Amino acid sequence: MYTDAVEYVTDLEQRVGERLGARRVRFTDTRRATVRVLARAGGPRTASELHDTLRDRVPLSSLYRTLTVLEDAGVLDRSHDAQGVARYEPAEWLLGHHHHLVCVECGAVKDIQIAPQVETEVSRLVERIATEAGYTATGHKIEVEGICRSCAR
Amino acid sequence: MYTDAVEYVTDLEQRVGERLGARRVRFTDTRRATVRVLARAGGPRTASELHDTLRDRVPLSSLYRTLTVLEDAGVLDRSHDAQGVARYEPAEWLLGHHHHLVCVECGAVKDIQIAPQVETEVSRLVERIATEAGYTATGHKIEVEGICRSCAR
DNA sequence: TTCCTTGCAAACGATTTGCATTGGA
DNA sequence: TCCAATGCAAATCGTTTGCAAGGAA
Repeated sequence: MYTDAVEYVTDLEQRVGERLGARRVRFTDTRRATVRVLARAGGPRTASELHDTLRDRVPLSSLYRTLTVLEDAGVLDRSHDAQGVARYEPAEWLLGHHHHLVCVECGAVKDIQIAPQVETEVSRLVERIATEAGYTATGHKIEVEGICRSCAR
Repeated sequence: MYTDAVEYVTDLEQRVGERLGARRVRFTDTRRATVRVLARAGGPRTASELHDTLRDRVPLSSLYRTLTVLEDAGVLDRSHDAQGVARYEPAEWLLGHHHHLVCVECGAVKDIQIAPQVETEVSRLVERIATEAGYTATGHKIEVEGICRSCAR
């Protein structure tokens, strides 16, 4: 059984729509376009990168507002790259648990999956470490650093 | 055998001094004070937090320049917190390989160690993942997220 | 009508930089 | 003496916000 990208994205949009509906947040064209671009991106994107893609359609300030609304609604996750610039991607409940592979040269970020057994072990470990430090563990992030193909040559 | 904190810090400062000397970068009072504060901090600190500590001694702009010089010299590592604000700490070759425990409520960051056997496994895994994605692995970061004691109550 | 959303411009906060001055080797 | 380091003020850059206009319910 094979789920192609388009169908996957459609399903994702539908789930986003449901969540927004439940929260009385409108799923406007701009919001939909933003989610769609991010769903296809394969890694977190900056506001400026999104602005390049959505070009004339959306002024930067509106894009920022869109991103904030979607983040507050739990639709997007925000992280920060090596330069401290915000990067957005569909939230974990939409994309599934995953991590980031970062090129230390050019900063490109790509989503990656990690073997479930290792995830399990990391979770267990993380739990213990947090407890020892007096924290209640709520999650973890693994960032793999490397040099991508184009920077390597 | 027990190495106390002061001696440890002194040793760290000495190693920093050697590195800076080799690179013809002066180890001025401000730079020394900055390294000293960070060596004792137990986690990465923002420029503003450092400025609070070094108060009158150093204007913010000079502190930023100091941080940049030390980072360029490989003495400090820079990361970014959940708000995207830069945080500095002594580089890995000074502090040893470690990770961060972050409070998702207040943003406090604390250094943590991870069991060597898990580190080994993670490194191996990371290596493989990077290779599969066409990257050359250069390192990794694990960030443990939790709620600290004071935010929990 | 009543909110929510959008655009534009101005404001913000973190960080950087130009320039004149100071300080060390 | 001479280049590096510093202080201050102004500039930058990513991001946020006030306010008036446009749209959907």
